[in-house]
Amino acid sequence: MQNLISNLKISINDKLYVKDPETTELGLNILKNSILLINEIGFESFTFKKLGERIQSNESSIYRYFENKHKLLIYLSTWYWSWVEYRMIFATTNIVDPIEKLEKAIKLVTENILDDNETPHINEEVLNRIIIEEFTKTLMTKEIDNENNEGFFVVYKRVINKIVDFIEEVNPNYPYAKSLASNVVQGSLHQHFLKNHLKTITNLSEKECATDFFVDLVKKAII
Amino acid sequence: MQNLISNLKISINDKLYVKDPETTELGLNILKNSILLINEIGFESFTFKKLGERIQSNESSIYRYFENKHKLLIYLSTWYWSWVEYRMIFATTNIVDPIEKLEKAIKLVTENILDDNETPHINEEVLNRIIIEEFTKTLMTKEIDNENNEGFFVVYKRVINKIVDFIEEVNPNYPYAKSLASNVVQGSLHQHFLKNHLKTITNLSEKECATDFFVDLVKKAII
DNA sequence: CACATATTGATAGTAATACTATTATATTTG
DNA sequence: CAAATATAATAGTATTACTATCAATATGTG
Repeated sequence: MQNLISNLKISINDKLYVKDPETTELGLNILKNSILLINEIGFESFTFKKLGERIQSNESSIYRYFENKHKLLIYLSTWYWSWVEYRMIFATTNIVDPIEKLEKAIKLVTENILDDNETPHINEEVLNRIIIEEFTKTLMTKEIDNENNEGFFVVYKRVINKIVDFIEEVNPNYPYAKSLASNVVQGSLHQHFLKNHLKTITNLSEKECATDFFVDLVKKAII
Repeated sequence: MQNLISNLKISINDKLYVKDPETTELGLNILKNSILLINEIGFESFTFKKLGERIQSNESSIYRYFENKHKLLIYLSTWYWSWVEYRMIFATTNIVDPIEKLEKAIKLVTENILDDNETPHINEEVLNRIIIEEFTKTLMTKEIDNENNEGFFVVYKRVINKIVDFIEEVNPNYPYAKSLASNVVQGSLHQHFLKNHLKTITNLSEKECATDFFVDLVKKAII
């Protein structure tokens, strides 16, 4: 598994960048440090100027890779969901029992994420934190319908539809498979957010993940 | 019910405004038109300058009511959740059967909202659209912990905790009452968002509401 | 090795945003 | 009628989100 993952080149919709950041030192540096900086100061305060200062490069050089910080965030999200998708395919392919397969898939989108050390320029643990805190902002803009048409969210939707397939394998008659799957994926991010900030409205404790809650919920809903 | 609602003065944390907008013509105008304008152009593009032009007033006058547009959005959200809370209390007080009561509460946070014509300066239908598209932005900032300490989100949490109480009345042994309740409230907003923009990952159709899905989900989870 | 090309860095400049401050004017109230 | 209050108008600042230009450097090719 280690080798397979390290050989994985995650390919991303080329409308999301001006110049492919994975092809140069500077590009990889932009990816690595944008994740760290967004995590530190939050997406609203994050600017290309600050990122330039941090990596000892220039604002104008960063603009040669990404049109704006919004596209960069969608790029990072797409990278994240591709990574999740890859791990989901890998973790479920050899499982025969549909329930076990579904459980595994839910586990993957609800568990706590640790850096896997396979991609030196992407710290998955920190990226996961960004996804928890910032991902909805990539969706909730007036541009969503155009951007959706351009395919900016296909990977995210593919992850959800994979879970839809697993749900339907367990129970083809459950009438809300899509809503349930999108609820698990998005709801899990939200439960992690709540455990970090609004602890009184979640049952998750500090280091806990959302797996138990969602596995229980999905099983009761469809079995 | 009509009369009771029209007599209701929704009172809002006074740290959210500089000067209470409900006390003057201009203030009411700011509330009314900020809702309409945010709905039209989205929260990112919304500025006090544009709002001033729309209501034939001045940017600087609006700043005398609200420190910035972020606080205004929290104000509007608080108004919304107070309105939901009020309707929830009203709709559930005389119900004896715990299951029926819970169902009623879920219905209130998942149904489609229509303007109730009781508050001339607030169009609830449009406000609900703003909550669907923009509410998470009030939470997902680097200020959340400070703002939470200042009590900016108490009403939202109270609505969720009301549902927690109803869940526990039905089944005091269900271990995830808080997560389930927050999942219903936030997840319902998200399903409405998806039916408007990412239709392929929700079962809700254009005019449908999220009630059936969530009532079914909660019942199966706890009964 | 020389030349062409691509890449990055540095600087400057623009329009818009998110405010703050000041002053003038209109309205209310005691 | 005077004083206080609310609003409008104008100007000004720092920051953001870019775009454009040009110089410096590195790389590849013939």
